[in-house]
Amino acid sequence: MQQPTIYDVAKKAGVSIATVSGVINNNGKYSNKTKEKVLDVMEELKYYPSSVASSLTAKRTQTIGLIIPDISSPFYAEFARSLEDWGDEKGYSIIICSTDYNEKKEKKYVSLLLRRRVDGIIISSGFNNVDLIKDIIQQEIPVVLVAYNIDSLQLNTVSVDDYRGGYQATAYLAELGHKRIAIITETVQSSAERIRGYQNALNDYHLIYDENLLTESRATFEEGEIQAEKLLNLEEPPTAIFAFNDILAIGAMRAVLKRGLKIPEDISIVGFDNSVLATICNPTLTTMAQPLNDMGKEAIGSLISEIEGTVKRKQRILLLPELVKRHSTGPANLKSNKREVKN
Amino acid sequence: MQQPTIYDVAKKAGVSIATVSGVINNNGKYSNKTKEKVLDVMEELKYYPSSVASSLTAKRTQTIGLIIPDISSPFYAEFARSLEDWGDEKGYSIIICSTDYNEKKEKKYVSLLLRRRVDGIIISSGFNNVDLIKDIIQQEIPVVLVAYNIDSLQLNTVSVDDYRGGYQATAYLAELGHKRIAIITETVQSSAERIRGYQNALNDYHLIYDENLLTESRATFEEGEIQAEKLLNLEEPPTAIFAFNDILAIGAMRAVLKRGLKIPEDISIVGFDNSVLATICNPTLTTMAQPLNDMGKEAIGSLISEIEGTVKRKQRILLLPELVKRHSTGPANLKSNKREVKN
DNA sequence: TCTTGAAAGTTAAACGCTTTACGAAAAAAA
DNA sequence: TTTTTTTCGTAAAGCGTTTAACTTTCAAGA
Repeated sequence: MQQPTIYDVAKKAGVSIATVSGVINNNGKYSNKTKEKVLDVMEELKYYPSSVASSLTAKRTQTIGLIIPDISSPFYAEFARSLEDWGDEKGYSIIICSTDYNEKKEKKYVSLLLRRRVDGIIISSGFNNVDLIKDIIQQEIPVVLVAYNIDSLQLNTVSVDDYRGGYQATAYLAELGHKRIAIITETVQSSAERIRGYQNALNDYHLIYDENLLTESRATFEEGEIQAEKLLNLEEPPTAIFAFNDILAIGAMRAVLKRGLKIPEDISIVGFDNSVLATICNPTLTTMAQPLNDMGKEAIGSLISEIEGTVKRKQRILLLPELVKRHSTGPANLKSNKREVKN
Repeated sequence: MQQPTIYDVAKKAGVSIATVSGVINNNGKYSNKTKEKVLDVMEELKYYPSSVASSLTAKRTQTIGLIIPDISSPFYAEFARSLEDWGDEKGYSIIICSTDYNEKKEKKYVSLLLRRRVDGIIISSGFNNVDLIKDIIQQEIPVVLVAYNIDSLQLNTVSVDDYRGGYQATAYLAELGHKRIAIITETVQSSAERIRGYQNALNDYHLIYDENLLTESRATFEEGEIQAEKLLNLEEPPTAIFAFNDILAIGAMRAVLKRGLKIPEDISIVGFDNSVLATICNPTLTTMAQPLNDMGKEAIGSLISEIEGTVKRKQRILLLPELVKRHSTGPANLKSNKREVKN
């Protein structure tokens, strides 16, 4: 026999399929005797109820789509893991879609998830095509944005306080005596707030804001390295580099070490994310930790409350990043600051 | 209106639902005029065919289950990404299940995948409960094992040649002049063959096999560190450590560096996997690369050919690992070899 | 002119569940 | 005993597709 169906169970147990269904879903009103009988037969037949059939009637697939740039990147992998765990706890499975920042893939995957009738979709920063999100909303599929915000759309959102992240990292470097603090920003949305935090921190510590110290790049080791090289080649190079994610920070480290400079004696480096990479590199990386596990929990919670309609108002959840001090930062080496800072 | 169905499309296009279905799936025999009309209406209504409904009739979900220890671990994340890409190319989505080596989770997830009627399941090493695999087979769901073999079961398999991996890494160290080469094995199946390779290489290079140099542990940084410490505390410590995955290798590095020893001057270290970690740590890690992308491709290919019944015989695919030389290995420092080797 | 066959569609059943409305039997109340 | 509840179940419709079998139309061949 092929996979047994509810009919096989019903027949063998001598009851109707409604009864079997009722027992499976524990919809009260069946005698213990019947329940046991049914359960026994299910066991005996190795019957696994088909969730595709039940999804069809229940109009719920208990599945969530996750759209991220790349599951193989440690930060996203850790986030996905958190979602998997929290989702599982609530009875949801996750389908992961890696877009590589590519609009074609975005489109393909959105369409896929819609056809699969996922109950909700979690989209992280790095997603480009806003119109696709509108398509999702039009189909009345709940969406939660993570580390990502779209002003024109009213959506549930979970993010880290990027402004504070930018501010804290910068302030920390300033307190270590660094006067020329460079940043390597990422070409994603969260960068803007981090830059604002950076600028305000500079201001509060009476440091000048020098546009030459601001670079932007895609999140790869190579790009981080290239950008750091540019910074080091400046007439007045920075003594500290704040990279907007750990990958870029590690790329920057490479550039610094390649020149024979020491970290943190000559150059301090701060990353962002606190992915596993930060603990592996040498020296270990001081970085702004994103509370990934909490983000996962909130994202799932937010999404499910929208799916189940328990909360009507959209919510913006803002979590606090935290500075994790490791060995890539230290007091500024003042000798190398050729010129003094105005103000 | 809620999500439009095939009826809505049919009605608006003035055709039967069978026609709409036919056009969607490109089942010949419809005039261009009709096709266009239907396509237009689909577009206009933003109609996304429900794959849950079609799965019910077609008895295919176009979904593959992946069971691994932990998606947040770089090696598995990279592998999952490869599967995602190859699967997508063939029209399959992946549901990832992280078991944490925990039999309860294994059971839960197997049951989940069976209920979801996935078309096939890919199971990696680190899976413990063989009986569960039998349950899967009994349901006639194709299974492919990756880096994992179960003698009692005749299954499709994709692995790396662990024997050669163990041999090559050891031989490389031996050629660098190391006499006392320790190994930190992992508590998974693939270890056995790697150990055999290690032993044979020792033999071929006329080195003694010392049981004290063989340790075993779970794959965490901490465990790697602990095991390496033990090795370094030996009366005759090794001059080279070959760890059976990059995580363990990096843990070992920590222990070595913590003692003030230098890598590779005092101790050489070789890992296994060639995950992203190997390029991040400092010094960068010499490691046996597993051809993850090929493994993903072969696993998907093997699984799909079984799903579609194109290939009847089970196949064992064996891929070759490759030594990637980086900066964690160097010539043996002979001074530190107190005692000479017999033979 | 009549027959055949291909082309273009349609009808209706099936897929494996959930759920609503309803019925019979048993228990409780009168 | 009769009536009313409660308990335990069942029948049947519906979810949105696919598909096998069938019908209609029309051009071509005999």
